[in-house]
Amino acid sequence: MDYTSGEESSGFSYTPESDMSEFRPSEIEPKWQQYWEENKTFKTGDGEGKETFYVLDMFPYPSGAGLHVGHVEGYTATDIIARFKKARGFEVLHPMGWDAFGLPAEQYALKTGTHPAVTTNKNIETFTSQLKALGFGYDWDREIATTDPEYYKWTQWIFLKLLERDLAYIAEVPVNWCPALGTVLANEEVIEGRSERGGHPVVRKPMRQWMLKITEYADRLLEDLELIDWPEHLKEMQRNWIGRSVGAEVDFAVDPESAGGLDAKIRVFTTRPDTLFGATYMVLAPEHPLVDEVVSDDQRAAVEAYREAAATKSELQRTELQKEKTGVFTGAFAINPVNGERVPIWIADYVLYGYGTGAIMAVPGHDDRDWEFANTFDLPIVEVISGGDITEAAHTGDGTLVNSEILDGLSVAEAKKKIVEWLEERGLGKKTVSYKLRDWLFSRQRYWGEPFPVVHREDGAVVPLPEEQLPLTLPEVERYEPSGTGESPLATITEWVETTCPETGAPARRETNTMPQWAGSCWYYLRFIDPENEDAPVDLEKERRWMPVDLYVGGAEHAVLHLLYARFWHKVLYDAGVVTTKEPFQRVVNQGMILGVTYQYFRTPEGDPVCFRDVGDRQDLSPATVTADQVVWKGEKPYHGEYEFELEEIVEKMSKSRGNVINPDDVIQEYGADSLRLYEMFMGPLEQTKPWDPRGVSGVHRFLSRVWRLVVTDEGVGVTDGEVTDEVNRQLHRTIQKVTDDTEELRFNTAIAAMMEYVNFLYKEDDVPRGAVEPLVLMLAPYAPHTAEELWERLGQSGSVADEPWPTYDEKWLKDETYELAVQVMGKLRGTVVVPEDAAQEQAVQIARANPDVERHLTGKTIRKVIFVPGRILNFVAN
RNA sequence: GCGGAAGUGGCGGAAUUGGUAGACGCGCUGGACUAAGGAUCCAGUGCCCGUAAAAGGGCGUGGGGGUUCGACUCCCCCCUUCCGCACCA
Repeated sequence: MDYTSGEESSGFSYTPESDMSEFRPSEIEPKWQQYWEENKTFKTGDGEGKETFYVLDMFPYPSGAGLHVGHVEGYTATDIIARFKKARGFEVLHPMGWDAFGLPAEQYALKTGTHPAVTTNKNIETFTSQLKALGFGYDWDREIATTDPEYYKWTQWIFLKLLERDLAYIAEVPVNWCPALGTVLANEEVIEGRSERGGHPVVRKPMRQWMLKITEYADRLLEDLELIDWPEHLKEMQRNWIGRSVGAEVDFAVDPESAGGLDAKIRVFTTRPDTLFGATYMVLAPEHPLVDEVVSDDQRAAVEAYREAAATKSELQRTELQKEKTGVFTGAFAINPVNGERVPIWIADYVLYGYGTGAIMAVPGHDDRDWEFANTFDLPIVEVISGGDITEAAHTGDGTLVNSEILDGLSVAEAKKKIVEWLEERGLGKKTVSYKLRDWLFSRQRYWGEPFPVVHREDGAVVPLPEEQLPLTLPEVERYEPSGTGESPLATITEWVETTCPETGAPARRETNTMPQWAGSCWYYLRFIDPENEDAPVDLEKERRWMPVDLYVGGAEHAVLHLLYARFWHKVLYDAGVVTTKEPFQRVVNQGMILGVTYQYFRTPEGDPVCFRDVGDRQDLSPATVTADQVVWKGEKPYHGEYEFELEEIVEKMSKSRGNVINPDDVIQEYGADSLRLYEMFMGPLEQTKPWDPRGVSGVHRFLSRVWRLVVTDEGVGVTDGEVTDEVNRQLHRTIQKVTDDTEELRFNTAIAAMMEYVNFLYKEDDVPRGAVEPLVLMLAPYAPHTAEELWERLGQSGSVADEPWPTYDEKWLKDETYELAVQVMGKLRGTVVVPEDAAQEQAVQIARANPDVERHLTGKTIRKVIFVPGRILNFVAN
């Protein structure tokens, strides 16, 4: 790491002759990083016979942009916990690795011809040195990369398990085809009809794809959320994603007379079987296979046109047109099974083929969407639940059933139960559960991913490779372009693709799709436990010892997909006997986003600057910004250096285009890694979104300097060997308690505040004994490890502070002989008095009334009641 | 629209079971040291009234009600912001 001298930095001044007494992070940080590396300070044992703690970061994709401050936030949090737990006697597993397959390296290869592996390795190197410069205590001997054949061998092995358990299959499915990227994308990678990465248009196109039956695990993924300690919003997002809803499937017979004698049934899914008597028409999704069969000759042309239009509509267009309901009558009718009514069959794209049965019964009186549709096309609306005005809007709430023969008079809940029984008795329908969750589209038409360990025989059979043939490695290719037909670049490597069946020896072709990036991250937490194992993804005994992950910290962007996919794989591995735990991540915490700050003014079309305060109603101005380093502060207000007017502070997501990105390397260079770590933890609660205050780092840097000078003076070590006074002990032990509890609960900001208070207190003391400072250094060690190590050494201690036990507090110092009691009159604070620790009400009242401020408010009043909460409050109720 | 989280000084935030609102830090003001201070140390800093200065007093945790001796905290209604989902039958 390249540190500059302090010449033009404000953090610390540099004198050419090394002055041993100055706090100089640029010198001590590399020193201790080297020490930890050489001494393998953070090497993790196998955990046998010790209480284990597994703390995990969401491993990064090693992008070319390097580490950003968001990474630093989460990684610092886990590093503090790892060091803290180690000091508390746990065997701690705190590993790091690389989610290294992925599109950017492949895109770069397309442009430059550089092999993705080369780019990836280069980026990994950069990330590694950045992480080391931050002083994170990882066990680097366990480093893994998903792109390493020794790693993806086991990713492929797990895929074979999925195949074996009939959880992987090939289907011809309409996929999100992105012409610009030359690949299909998962639903989750498509945002409003455009690719998540790059924002390219996406169209629907049927292709042969690998799918994983995650839907088979839907109920368990839902239920087992109860077993884990995750933030509620995260669980809720997973629940919504799974989208379980209970309802009924009901068969409507097609009226043969209306459909050329066709004898068919249309099965619908509904969560409101109670409204069956109010079903006045049906709707099929445009893609529904029965459409072709039921459509009447005179409607055929219109239906075909509508289907065509729906098929070529991108998702974006479909959502854009949401407001207006569209559809076409098929010419056919169906029979409502409960009352024999003939109802028209329509097609409309507001019914999704992929959800439920792809067909609905429409109850316009009691469903908003059906109501809108019925109004647009003048279809009848019947009230079957009283309590609303169906001429105005659909009544979707509770009420009493009407116009429903056998259900009349019942409540919604009662009617649901009764009608389902009625349908089941007659074989017309049954209770059903439906999910929003779909099977997981698991193949990508890319080069830089795990190859599927299967071959396709000419007779159509899909044959898995035997375990001994793993890993199936990626071949070298000349070009990284997709083949154009939607196949991956692998399809062009004939000598790789053409192979033989491992079972019969017959000619066969390899699968040319590769796995999505999610695959490698679905199980990496297991490999960290046993990274060298050649016989299994993880040793069962070791897995039992370490799993589940005790604390998993990462960004909220993985709230659904990564965490859901990993949970799914883990459950499959559990069923296969590969792991002993039902859930992989006992506790998950999302670190909040760190926002950037810019300062805004405006410009006229001619380019003249305008202060934000003078904008008024003007519409012709365009915003312009400057970054923090160009701002001149006049008191509390930011001013433009050149134009000399006030600027408006804008807080938003960091992005290159806004120029508000804070680069961790720059902060390290100016203040050191410890200050960066400490600042990010001090900004606010870990999970909260918070803005980066460019001036904030100096505050924590000042604090570290103050700690430094407590120990290091021009004359050498500044601490005395004297006795620790009672008062200092009380402050010290209170601080230990606070820092211990807060660190345990991830309340790093208040833990740091407590240490600051303690340091402020010590500064007021005439001399500072060693016994008052050494525990402070130990508490500081997880937060600012380099500074702590150096101070520990200068205090004359040997070895690493990381190997020292955490300080403990003694209850006896937490209590004083007296305390300050707040005294209220009628609930208003009128003064505080000092009372003995064990003062009873009588004594407290006596002392309080001796206080003139209190007594003044009591004169002329009768005390009606006295409320005394020892240690807390004394309140006189008087009038 | 549905779901989740959150609204506290000039700013980031603290107050863990209802008990002294504003810890700690930034910023700001004043002082000390100094050749100098953008270093360091010390003190002050919610708002309003009041005073020469004090002493005092009032108001105050998005808004409005309520429960309580006492509410940032609990209950009801409303407003705002952020995040996620979004024709899921």
